[in-house]
Amino acid sequence: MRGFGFDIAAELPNGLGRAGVIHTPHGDIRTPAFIVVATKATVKAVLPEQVGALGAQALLANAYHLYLQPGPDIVDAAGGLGRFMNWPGPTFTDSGGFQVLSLGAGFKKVLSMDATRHGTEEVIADGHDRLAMVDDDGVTFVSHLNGDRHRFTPEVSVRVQHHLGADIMFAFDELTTLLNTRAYQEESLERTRRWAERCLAEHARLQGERPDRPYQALFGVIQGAQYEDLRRRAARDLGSLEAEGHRFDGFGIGGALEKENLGTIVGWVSEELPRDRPRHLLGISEPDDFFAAIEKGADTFDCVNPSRVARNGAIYTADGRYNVTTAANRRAFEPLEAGCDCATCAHYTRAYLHHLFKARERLAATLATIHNERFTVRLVDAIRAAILAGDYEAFKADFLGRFYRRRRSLA
RNA sequence: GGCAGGUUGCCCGAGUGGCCAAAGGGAGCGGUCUGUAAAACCGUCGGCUUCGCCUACGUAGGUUCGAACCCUACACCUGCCA
Repeated sequence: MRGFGFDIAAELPNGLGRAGVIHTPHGDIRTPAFIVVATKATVKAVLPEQVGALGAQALLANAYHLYLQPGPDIVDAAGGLGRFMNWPGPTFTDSGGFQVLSLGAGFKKVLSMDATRHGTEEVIADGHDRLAMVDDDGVTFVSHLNGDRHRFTPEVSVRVQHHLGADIMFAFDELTTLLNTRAYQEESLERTRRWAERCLAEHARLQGERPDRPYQALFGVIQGAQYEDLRRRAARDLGSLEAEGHRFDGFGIGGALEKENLGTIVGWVSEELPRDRPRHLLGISEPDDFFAAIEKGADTFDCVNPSRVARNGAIYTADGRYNVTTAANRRAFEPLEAGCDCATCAHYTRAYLHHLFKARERLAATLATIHNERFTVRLVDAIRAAILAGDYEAFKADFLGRFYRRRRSLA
């Protein structure tokens, strides 16, 4: 069995951005890399074979969702997440930390990246009808599936993730919104730090209990919202944390990130974290965000955006994003994106996709998702290639200049 | 032939004297989506020279200060009876 490790192959002149390779028991991940999201052990609407064919190096599933359904024991008995879903490559699982927010304070609310512009009441939940409630020891969830009560603690999350058997798992953390008070951010950060310690300890214990199994890496998650001192403190704390001879194998960067200072925050964190361990930026995939984060030291990403947006008819291209559902595409007998090398663009037209979406045919989601995921994976691959080739800045200027230029020829 | 019911905006369908350019749904048109409660959600949806005006609720006429709503005739549709 191969173990876990990270090698840096090239660095940007700023000493933060880099290209490298993450080694896992199920194969290598060349970084920077976009990790395709498969929340419930499936990339919605797409076969794993197709996901592999579009160039995805690894998939990320969610511990909370798989815990509720089908249950960690089932996935374990199936031989782990990869075997269960027929994905031979590396896998990640998220801890369920995001659901503390999305089912809790962000319940039924617009959780915008630029939430500050939307006004408080839109984002802060009412409290009584939320599905998740945080306390210092953990989180009580009401299942969104059937109303059952469930309790997640750091130990439960790590245990669930050990059953799921992904190569890389994340510590259980609490997300905050940009609208929480500074005092709450500090309180939450401290809670997340203590949870990180408990995750590491439980991880060490379980690893010792089952030495026969392939090593599962555990990443600590850096919170701290938009505050420099909190972000740096969190990175230093988790970077140096040790429990029973174990330390974090890598780090997630999560939480409330305003688009405008996303790169800045990643930079603060990268400066404090050990250089020899990989950094995963959670939940990010817009083209400009990739550049901003990668040049500041982010190595991997995951995001629902390419697939979610695809299911609703939005298509990414080098010239920007457009909706295929628009009437202008009714007779557009051309690929979704000129020159795209994805399986969809090889055989299907905008007009056909337009028709499938209008007819509410499921194939629309499949074909659009294949394209958007390919677009996203290919972009990050190209960034890696540019770093390795030493022409990152030129590639960045080219790509962003074209992607964000307004183009009325876009249909 | 008789009796009863019906005819509303692109479609379905509420509305029975003023608060009705007319509920609701669908279609159409446009948009949103960043560790997935998403095959979701939002906006718009008669026309115009848009604080108002015009045209509209089968057709024609009437009652009324005022009609999609009441009356008369006609046309078409549906059910029951012969």
